[in-house]
Amino acid sequence: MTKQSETRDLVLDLVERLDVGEAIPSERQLSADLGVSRLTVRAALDDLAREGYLVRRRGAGTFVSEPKIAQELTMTSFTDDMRSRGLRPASETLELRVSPAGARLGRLLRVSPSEPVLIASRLRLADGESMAIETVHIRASRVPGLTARDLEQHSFYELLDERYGIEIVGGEQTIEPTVTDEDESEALGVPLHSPAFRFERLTHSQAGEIVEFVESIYRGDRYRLVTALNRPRERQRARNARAISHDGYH
Amino acid sequence: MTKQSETRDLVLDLVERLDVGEAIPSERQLSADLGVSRLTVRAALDDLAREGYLVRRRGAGTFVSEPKIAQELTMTSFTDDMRSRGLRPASETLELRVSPAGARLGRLLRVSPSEPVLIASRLRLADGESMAIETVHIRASRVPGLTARDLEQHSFYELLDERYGIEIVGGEQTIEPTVTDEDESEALGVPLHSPAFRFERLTHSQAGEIVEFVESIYRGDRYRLVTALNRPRERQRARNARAISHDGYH
DNA sequence: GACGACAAGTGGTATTGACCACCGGGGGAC
DNA sequence: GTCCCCCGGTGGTCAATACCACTTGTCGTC
Repeated sequence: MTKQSETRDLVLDLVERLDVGEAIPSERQLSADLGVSRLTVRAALDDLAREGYLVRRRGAGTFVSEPKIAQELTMTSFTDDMRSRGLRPASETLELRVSPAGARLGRLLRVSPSEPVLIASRLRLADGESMAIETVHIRASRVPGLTARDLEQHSFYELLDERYGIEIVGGEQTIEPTVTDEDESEALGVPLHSPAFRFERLTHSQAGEIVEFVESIYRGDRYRLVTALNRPRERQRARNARAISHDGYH
Repeated sequence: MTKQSETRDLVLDLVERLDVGEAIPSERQLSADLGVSRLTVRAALDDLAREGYLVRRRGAGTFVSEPKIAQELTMTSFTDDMRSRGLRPASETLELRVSPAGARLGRLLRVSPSEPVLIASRLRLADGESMAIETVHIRASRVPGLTARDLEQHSFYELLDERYGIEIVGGEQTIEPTVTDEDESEALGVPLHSPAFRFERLTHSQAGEIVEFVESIYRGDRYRLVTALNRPRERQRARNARAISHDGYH
């Protein structure tokens, strides 16, 4: 839409056609070729550099960087996550029921404890083998007519978006280590008390409303998190800046 | 140093003195007050917005946002990590020895298998109670004269930087769930086979050299990861862009 | 042939000026 | 008194320009 995002996409196409380490045209060159200001080019390149596609070297040029590893955890669905790991995703519904939220779930979803909540538990498969158990909790009135068949044939987030007009834009996730209990072990086909991840995810829509609470158990022997680490930014501020200033910001 | 970073820090000071939801001065106002161009102000605010300190509302203003939760994993030391969680960090050296790297460690650190490597195992405490076991592996010639006392009195990363002139700028970390073995259970004071995180971290310096390999076992009952989730960016590019273009990027 | 100074080109920073879409409140119409 | 419109101010985008610090390759000197 904007020139900046157009530039970004054009450069991204270019990047994908070049090898790692190759230089892309200079900012001034791109600016002239694409008919946009250098500022616009820089903003686009800033974006791509921040996302790890490009590395800049002052005085030398801008180069295609090595394929990044996931820098931050994003709001990816199981389906997309597995595909990006080169695995074929599938799903089996273990349970699909509606029941009152109760105290804990009501608090998490910000609904009354008596509010009917849909609870859908699915076994997640990767390349035909069990990978995780995922249990979605969502206010039942948000997803009228949802069936087990729907869940097995579509990505839940796509369903929410396309059928129910709910677009998820963010969330918060806690991760802790655990071991599988009897039920989980049986469903996943692993020994009792196998190491596993427990994810708890609370997602919200554009309007800031809580949409769903998801609890997942991932097999520790098949799933690991890999992240890039960056050095945190330092403040670099004067130690006594606050003591000196007392009215405003100067 | 640069006006942009000065502006950033000044606004950050201001942000910390305001309440959540309050508006900061407009970009044009800040620009006039600080004597810098609006673009410079914008770049600084972009930074702070990206880091979660500010939220912008077009047509309305820029506001102090709710305290962010960690959006991405950063290269923080145990010391800083605990402090940010409001806990008092401490450390006990369990083992400090030098031995040949061997095949696996040599490959990880990119040194010869016969190269002497310093292996330092420390029990990490938070508020006086065990939190983790951290084992650092580093080429011995990088840190001549390092003692157990050093490790207990200083942050290892500070030592590397200040005494040995090695600055760590990034790394890669894998996280998996596990259970504690006999030794770990005894050192941590938890029951055998308690759930725990295993972190494996490989860090590198500015020059891109591998600096150290760190293996950590964190108590699952005391430590959890909390992250914000963002919706991944979409490409928004024409499906057949590559098919059409064949010479360059237009 | 080896070394070093120089120049061209690169990314990094900053300024000024302009227009747009959007939000919100105040003032007018009713 | 209530409603609605409009308009000032806000962030979002973009252009043209300038100077700096740095890299790198070349050309000259020795």
